[in-house]
Amino acid sequence: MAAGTQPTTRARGRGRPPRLSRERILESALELVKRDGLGALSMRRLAEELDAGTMTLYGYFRGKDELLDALVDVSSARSKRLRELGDGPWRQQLRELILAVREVLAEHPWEVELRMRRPLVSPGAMRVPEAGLQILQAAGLAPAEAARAFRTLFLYTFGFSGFGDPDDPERVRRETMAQVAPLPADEYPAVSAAINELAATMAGEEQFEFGLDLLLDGIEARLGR
Amino acid sequence: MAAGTQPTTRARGRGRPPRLSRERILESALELVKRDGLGALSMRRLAEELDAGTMTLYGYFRGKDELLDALVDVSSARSKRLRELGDGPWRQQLRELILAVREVLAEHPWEVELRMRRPLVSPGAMRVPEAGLQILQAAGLAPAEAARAFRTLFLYTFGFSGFGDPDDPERVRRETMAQVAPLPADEYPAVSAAINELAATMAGEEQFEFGLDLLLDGIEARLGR
DNA sequence: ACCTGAACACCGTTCAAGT
DNA sequence: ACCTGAACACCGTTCAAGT
Repeated sequence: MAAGTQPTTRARGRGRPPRLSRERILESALELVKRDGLGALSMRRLAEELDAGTMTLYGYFRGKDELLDALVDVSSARSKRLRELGDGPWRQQLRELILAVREVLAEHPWEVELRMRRPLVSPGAMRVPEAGLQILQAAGLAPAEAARAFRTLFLYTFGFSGFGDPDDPERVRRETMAQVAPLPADEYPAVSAAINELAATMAGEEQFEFGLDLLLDGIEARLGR
Repeated sequence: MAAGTQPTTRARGRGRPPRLSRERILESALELVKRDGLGALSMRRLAEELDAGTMTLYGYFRGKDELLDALVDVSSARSKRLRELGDGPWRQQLRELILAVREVLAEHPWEVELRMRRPLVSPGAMRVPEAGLQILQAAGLAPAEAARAFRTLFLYTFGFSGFGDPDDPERVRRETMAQVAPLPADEYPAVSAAINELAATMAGEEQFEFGLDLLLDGIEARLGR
């Protein structure tokens, strides 16, 4: 929200008041991305949607990268407030936290690619790790282990979401089966015998929750030591 | 390797023999991507590198997407042959398999983005799941559980690799610390107290192995039931 | 103080040729 | 049979102005 070059909103002194604002631009960008995908977001098209010259945007953002960073930022900030952490058992608290993260990424799949390209560490983005660390430390893990365990959950969630096809999970499964079916059974015995089971893992929240529970099992096993 | 439109290599009948081949084009593309990154790979630049007109490439590939698919395919196929699965304990076998996958992605980070964009199910790509399923079923998991567990390992590996910065892990850690340090300690107590531990999770193979071992612990816990 | 068109250096791909 | 330039519809961004 800082940076020197953009027009001031409260125009001190006189001169025309700005027609646009970072907020209004980001609003429009968010809408555009939601409607037509990340690939459709260009400076030119965004400006057109705002009835402005392309170069006007450069008065508010240094360039497209800065705009994209800000976009991730507002999108995360606006996401449904994380449910208050109840004081249930650590496992249930952590499970709900990660499911909330997953929910956000399912709703804004474009965030995955963007955040992998340029990892975000804005204050807002740190609320989730903060909550995760608190839960894991309260459960009994040392800080270093808690940090690594949380990071693992985080990476799994992004990995899943990066492959996730929100449009049509059923299609993904059908395509997988179609591509696995012709494989020679003697070279691929396990895969051939488990086509349906394999296809079922390619999309859908059941798979996400399986992996999440597997990780929670792993953490639980370490606590028991 | 099929598809109708490209020039035949063994030019049956007469006519000029083709100057290029899918193989030679992919070779050049691989080199270009390795040298300058995925963003630098354009049809125009690739053609120039091959001393050919841009449109010549369209005689060999229907378009850029098909070229990218083929690129992932040859790159995976060429990867160091997966170590023969010894007949050690399942945990060690699976660990080595996943580490081999990670090694490939660390060497070809651009594969992560491409494979997330268009999941690949070529015969070659199925060798890894085949091995994974075999190990997990031999260890005692039912097919459905084995498939889901393998998928979890796979997704975690891609998630890690998507965030992985092969250039300079140390820089990533320093940047994380710089961005976390100014956070108010009363709002972010756990994060503030564990800055170093948190930064350590942001890059590096130790973090990858921690997560991998955590998942293996989870699997082991399920086998014990 | 704020906005913007023209221009530059790029894209992928269609079309209609050239040899 | 194989190759390719021109053209079209796009990009992000710099520069030099316009009000």
